[in-house]
Amino acid sequence: MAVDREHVLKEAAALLTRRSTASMDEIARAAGISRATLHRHFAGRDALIRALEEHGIEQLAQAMDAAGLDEGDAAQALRRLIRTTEPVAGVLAFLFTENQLFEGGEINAGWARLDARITELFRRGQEEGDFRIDLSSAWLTEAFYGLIGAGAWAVHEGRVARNDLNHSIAGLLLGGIRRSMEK
Amino acid sequence: MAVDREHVLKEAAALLTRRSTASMDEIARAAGISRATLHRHFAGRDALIRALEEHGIEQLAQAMDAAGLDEGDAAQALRRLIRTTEPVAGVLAFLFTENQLFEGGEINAGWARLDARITELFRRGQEEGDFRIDLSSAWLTEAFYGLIGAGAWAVHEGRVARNDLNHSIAGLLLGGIRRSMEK
Amino acid sequence: MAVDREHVLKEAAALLTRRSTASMDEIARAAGISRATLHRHFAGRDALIRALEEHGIEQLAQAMDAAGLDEGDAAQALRRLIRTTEPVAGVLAFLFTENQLFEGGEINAGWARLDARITELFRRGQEEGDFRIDLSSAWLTEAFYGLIGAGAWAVHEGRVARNDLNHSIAGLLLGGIRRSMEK
Amino acid sequence: MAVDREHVLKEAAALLTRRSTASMDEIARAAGISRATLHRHFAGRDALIRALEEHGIEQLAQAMDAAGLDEGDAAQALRRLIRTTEPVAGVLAFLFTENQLFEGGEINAGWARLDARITELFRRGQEEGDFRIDLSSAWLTEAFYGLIGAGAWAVHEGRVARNDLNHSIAGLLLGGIRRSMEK
DNA sequence: TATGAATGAGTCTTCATTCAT
DNA sequence: AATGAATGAAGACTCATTCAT
Repeated sequence: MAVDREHVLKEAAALLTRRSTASMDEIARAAGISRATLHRHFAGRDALIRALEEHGIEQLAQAMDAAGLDEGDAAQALRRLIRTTEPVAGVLAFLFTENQLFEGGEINAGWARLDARITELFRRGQEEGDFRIDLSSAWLTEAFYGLIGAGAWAVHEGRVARNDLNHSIAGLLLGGIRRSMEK
Repeated sequence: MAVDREHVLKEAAALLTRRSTASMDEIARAAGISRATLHRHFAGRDALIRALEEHGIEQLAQAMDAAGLDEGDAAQALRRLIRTTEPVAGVLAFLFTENQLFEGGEINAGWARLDARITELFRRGQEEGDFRIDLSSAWLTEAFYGLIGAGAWAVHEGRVARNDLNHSIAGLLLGGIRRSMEK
Repeated sequence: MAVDREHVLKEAAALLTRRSTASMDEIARAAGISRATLHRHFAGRDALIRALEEHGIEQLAQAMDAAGLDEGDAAQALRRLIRTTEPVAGVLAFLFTENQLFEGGEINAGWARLDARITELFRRGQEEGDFRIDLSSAWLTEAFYGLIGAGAWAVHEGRVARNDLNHSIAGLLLGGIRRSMEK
Repeated sequence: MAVDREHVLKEAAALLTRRSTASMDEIARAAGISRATLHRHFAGRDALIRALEEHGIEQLAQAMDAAGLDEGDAAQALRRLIRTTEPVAGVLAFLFTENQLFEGGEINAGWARLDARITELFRRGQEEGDFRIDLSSAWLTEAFYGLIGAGAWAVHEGRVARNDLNHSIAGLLLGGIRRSMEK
């Protein structure tokens, strides 16, 4: 019964998304293996988190690829990005919280590349005249993550229907709250 | 040298905002007292977190009071709320993360009252025709928290200037990213 | 080097009999294992005491079985009981002291069953005309424990020779201090 | 409101008799004073226990004086001793348990003097031909304490009526369990 | 390779005791 | 003299990690 890393990672992500403080023991049990075996797969807790991070980065990268950020107008690309990113939202939220902890520790460079791609999308929208330019693309990127996280949480808490999520996030992010004539 | 609860709470909030896993020892040292004394003030770690929660709730309530949510048009009230809430953002972010942990435990009822006030503001805006009605006020409330948190983090990370924060949040929340005629 | 519960229990009993306040650390060292391992075997100090109690109950039950309480005349059965109980006396004394502490907590039902067996022995002796009937069997049971405990202590303190113990307890319990004709 | 030592000692004895592990805080509260004040009266926990010991010794000595151990025949003197000792039984039981803890520590010499008086009583009974001589007076002394303790406990647990106690102890101690002609 | 068993390190908590008012 | 406040020392407990089978 070869228990592959992939399986363990998936279970770990699912568990940690719910209980960010889950112990190695809980994680091992969730993955159906013993603590010792978990340690054979991942040198330690840190290593596991790092692996999860790599995994999350990869998933987010795939979501971006799937969204086709460079195609069509920026607003449409953003909508697609929101849709493809949604499934990863939980893990992302966990990893962000976790990253806060590595106070001094340098953050995985992978994030920077992903951030850059999103930032680039916002910049393109600004250059093409679709997006306002008084909000920095760096802030928009941060806000994007914030709303994705808030959305995942709202669904989890039953405050927003899963089917409404894309519209809720995209609608707010693109158009804001205020009612306006042309929309 | 009477060290009052207030002081300890403030220091604890400041520290936990940065390192959410800070030990009781670290907290005690940050407050300039011994571990034992910290335990004299707060029966245990849980009690401390609870107290912090009460404090956070109170601070947020004061922020709302100061904002005068019922006065003027809803958009202006929201702007004021963002401004008065900003100083509390860090603690709020910590408490939200922490609340996720109390899986089964019921959440302090105080939050519900505060949520209701914010939700009410959004509803008023919708009723007065200022805010769009295709986004539920519950979601808007959640999004509000998400952006406040994202903003605090962005400032902390140096991606947004503290002085730009209010405009960044309010601008995005009210108007969205998309450029439009009347703005 | 599998250290089984049995071994740990035996060492714990031996130590606690001497120093009823021994710390988990001392107990662990006495058993030749680390504190953490001790905690792996017994969830906590309470659990350890409970296990010790079960063990003590079992030992006393075996002592009773070995004594054959129902056979022969009651006085002889009592003599046998004293002899077979003696080795357990130390642990019993410790557990009694400990039980006093569980003020509110209900006492392990096992004791009641054992008490009943001893009480029954005294009652039999009374019914068969061997034991006096002006002393309740409940009191005789209590007195039995008291003398067993006093005996263990007297030996421990060097006031009574181990070889004299059975005679000392049985002689006193059965015949009392006063010299009498027929004895 | 001059809180005298006497009062504190009495309360401490009463409390410790019930909960032998009561903390200084509990003791202080039982005596109606603050922990700090308790420490002003007794240098520390040890000092308090020592004082309690002195007090217990004194009480037992008075009980012996009141019993008039040298008067009349030994059996009658013993009956009187049991009666006068009974009120002190609880504290004595506590102090014995406590003494077990001072493993190496030398035991208060006062006890020795009291033990000697009791032992002397038994010896007198043996010399006068009233008490059997096959049980050492040292053991009888120990047994006396054991039965006094068992009696206090039996009353506390509701297994023996307070009014029956003297008869129960004296009857068993003097005559034993076995029915005999001349009694 | 997989795991039950064992453990070192670190955290929380309590208690007796001291200090400053 | 009395006490609220503060603390050092010590114990219980948990967890990530290693070892031996």
